[in-house]
Amino acid sequence: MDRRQRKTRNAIFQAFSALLETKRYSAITVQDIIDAADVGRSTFYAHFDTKEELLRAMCDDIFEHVFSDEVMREPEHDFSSADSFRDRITHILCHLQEKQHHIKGIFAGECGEIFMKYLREYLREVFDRQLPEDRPEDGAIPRDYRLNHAVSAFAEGVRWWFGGHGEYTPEQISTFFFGTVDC
Amino acid sequence: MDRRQRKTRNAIFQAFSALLETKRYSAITVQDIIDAADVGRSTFYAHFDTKEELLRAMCDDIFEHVFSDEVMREPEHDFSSADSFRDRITHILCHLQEKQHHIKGIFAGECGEIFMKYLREYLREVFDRQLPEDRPEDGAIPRDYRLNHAVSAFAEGVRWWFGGHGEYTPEQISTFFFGTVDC
DNA sequence: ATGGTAATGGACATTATGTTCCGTATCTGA
DNA sequence: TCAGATACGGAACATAATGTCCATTACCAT
Repeated sequence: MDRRQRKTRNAIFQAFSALLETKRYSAITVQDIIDAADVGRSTFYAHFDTKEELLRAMCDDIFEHVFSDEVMREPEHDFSSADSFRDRITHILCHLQEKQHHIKGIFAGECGEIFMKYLREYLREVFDRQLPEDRPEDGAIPRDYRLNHAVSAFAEGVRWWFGGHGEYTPEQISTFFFGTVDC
Repeated sequence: MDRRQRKTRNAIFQAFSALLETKRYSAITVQDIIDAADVGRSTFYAHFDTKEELLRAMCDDIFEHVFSDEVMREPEHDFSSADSFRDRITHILCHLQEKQHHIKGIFAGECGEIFMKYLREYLREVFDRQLPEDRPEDGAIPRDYRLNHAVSAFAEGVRWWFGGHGEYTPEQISTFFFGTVDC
């Protein structure tokens, strides 16, 4: 990737992130962004078609970092043991915490809902590997329901964490989750 | 309320609801709405300040119906017994199902996230009465975390239900939830 | 019925959007 | 080092949406 591209892309991310802490997402115009980033109008549109795509790109940037563990890529890892799954979850929480400065701005506004949607998509993959198959004692509860249940509860737990409960450590949040979830 | 007001308000709701099934929420303009509802521009703004407020009003309309049970209003009812709580939840699910035609349009678009937010607010009140106080065996898990966990899991369960799993009855969804949640 | 009240419709200025152009600055490969 | 390629900046543009204004009309209560 061209250094010039990286520079402007970064400037736009930076500006957008800063703007999100001062005003609502839908109130932010492309004009605001290019003013803050100090780039030309055409430059912005050369990088992103819309404001929504910019947000999507920022989220992807964050998730790329949070979920791109070597441990995740390697298929030989065994995620069926509860311990390694718990480690993985704690790991994700740690990475999220590292990026908290970027995330908090996103969560603050109404676009937190959009961030959550993407987060759930990524989490679903992780949880899908872990969730046990249907057992007789689960009765008629569909596996897909249980998967959705666990993913949603965890994702909203993250939002709860960032929304005024930042005093807890990733390990504690992990403990809260595994102490409450039933999967 | 003036009959004229009711009429226009209804026409706008109707038009907006219909539009939501054909295009994305953010792609819908005020112009689209007043064209479809066949009302004047100033009429729209006399009723709602923004498109967002219209959505909020529509959601409130729905929730007014879903949550306005006499059983909820009367404080003498005892929600501490698990059975009555389960009845209450099933009741809510039934009411949601009645309104499914309106809700499905909202869920379809990106404004589903906004609907979910309001839904969680209403649910939080209901769950708050039910969730037991912190018990020793819960260890250090904050009550607020458990509350958020249960509310989120249930709300997302509703979305799951409306998003392609409409074949289940309210009673079944209720069973799924109480079979999975741990509160 | 009638006067007051409030909804209505259409016109308006304002603002944001997304595109296009061209000159300039920067990068890359030979 | 040089030349071709690529990204940037700035300005101007047509288009479209926004929110406000005011005169008109329909409704409501007395």
